[in-house]
Amino acid sequence: MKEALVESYGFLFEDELIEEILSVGNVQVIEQGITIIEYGQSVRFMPLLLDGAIKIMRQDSEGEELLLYFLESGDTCTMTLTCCMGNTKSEIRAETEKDSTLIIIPVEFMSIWLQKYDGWRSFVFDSYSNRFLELLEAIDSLAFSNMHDRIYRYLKDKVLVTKSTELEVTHQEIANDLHSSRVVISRLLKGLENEGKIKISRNKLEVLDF
DNA sequence: ACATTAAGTGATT
DNA sequence: AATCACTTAATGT
Repeated sequence: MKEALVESYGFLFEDELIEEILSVGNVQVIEQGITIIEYGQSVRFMPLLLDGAIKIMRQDSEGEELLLYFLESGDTCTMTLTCCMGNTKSEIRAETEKDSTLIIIPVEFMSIWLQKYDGWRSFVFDSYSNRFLELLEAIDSLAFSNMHDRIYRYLKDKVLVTKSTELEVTHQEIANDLHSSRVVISRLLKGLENEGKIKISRNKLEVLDF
């Protein structure tokens, strides 16, 4: 397990920090499709993603959801950082996008390590700025792109995150993530297929032009 | 063979 | 781009 931690975080974290994470952290393997953090939940732990991917969703007042971005190995959920520090409730939902390995850290170490390790401090700041950038991208995509481009971006993102060009998704699920309707997605996917960018089959689709 | 669920289509706003 | 109403196709029992 240490190798995975070093591979994902070693470039930032001091050796002592790695050791400390290993001694206080709790490694968990979580299968795909599990909600790790729910709206309104106060988060008492901090997950470091070792392997897999997590999708971060936002929900409006009517319960409609929208995908904000994906987390990959080496990432942590920034919401937990704000939650843990300020003791506020989660504004987002986090769900495993594929089978994932997490290392769970009790919150109290968050602030202790901030003072103790430069690597941890850099990590926290980098996380904030990276997540902020991803949020901007999500806004750009929403505000300035048509659905056609959004879908294509979404699919390419998913390929990166799952490390496979074969995506097991239904049109309905895509519609949910992009906050659109199944019919619209089906039509636009058809368009992408005609452009030769993807190949569609039932419950599955392959991204060709990547 | 039948029911269920995913995906395709035309028309309308 | 969304919604409706309907069809067609694939899959499980």
